[in-house]
Amino acid sequence: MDQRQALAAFSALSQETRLHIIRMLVVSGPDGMAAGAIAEKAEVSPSNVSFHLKELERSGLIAQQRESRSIIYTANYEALGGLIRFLMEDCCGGNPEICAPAAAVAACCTPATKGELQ
Amino acid sequence: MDQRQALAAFSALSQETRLHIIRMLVVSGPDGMAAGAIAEKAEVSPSNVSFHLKELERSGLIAQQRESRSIIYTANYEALGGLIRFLMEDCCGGNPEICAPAAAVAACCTPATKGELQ
DNA sequence: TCAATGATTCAAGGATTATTGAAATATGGA
DNA sequence: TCCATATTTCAATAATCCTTGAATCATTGA
Repeated sequence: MDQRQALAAFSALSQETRLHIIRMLVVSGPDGMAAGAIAEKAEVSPSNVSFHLKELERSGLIAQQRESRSIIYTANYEALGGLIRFLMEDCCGGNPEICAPAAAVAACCTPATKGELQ
Repeated sequence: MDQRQALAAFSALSQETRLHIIRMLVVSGPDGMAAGAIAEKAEVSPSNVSFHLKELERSGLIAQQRESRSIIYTANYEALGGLIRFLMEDCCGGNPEICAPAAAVAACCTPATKGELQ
């Protein structure tokens, strides 16, 4: 993730509806959600959700794929991880005072997955 | 860090000049930098840097303090750490696939500081 | 007090982004 | 083919953000 992508990602996440959508897609995992389902759950109009989904896709944080009549959106885990990494490394220079709280979170979610990641 | 603050922080970081400023302030540490020095190094006009500094301060990512004629700006390490934490926990639900790359960064910057943090 | 320095504020303009509803596109089934 | 469903695109408007230069404010030293 370079600065250009990071700027786009920050921009994408700086809007309430879009942050909400990202959250829903992370929770829904690899199955993702159809545009209509996202619109319904986020309580926004179809055309408005379409606008924000396009914005999120442009930033690389989500991906789409057609499934019959629906278009399924999924979170791009790699991009989200890359953004966190950018924030810690490139932006904050790996500064321990900044990264320590993040390390605490990482410590409490990664041990349980030992072996689950290749 | 709640969602409101996170949205403000993402918005603050989504602008090239401001991201540049944050980087400089993280590097400059607790000494911070005067507004004029920031403007010079970032190559923007005084009034423009003032606009972006106000925006960054509003988001809580930096703080200011007057020092004689100068106004010194410093990065708010706690807020930056809080934002990374928000991204990992609240936004991404501590999802291991997303947090793993961040954990790798954390692992390579925190051991060296053992004991340096209270 | 006066001038110089460092910085902010303000107003105007331009640029980008968000919202809305209507129209268009794509897919699948009768 | 025709219709219904799922979604996007488009145009218009509203809202927000960025930039610029002139004016203002705060501090210091002569």
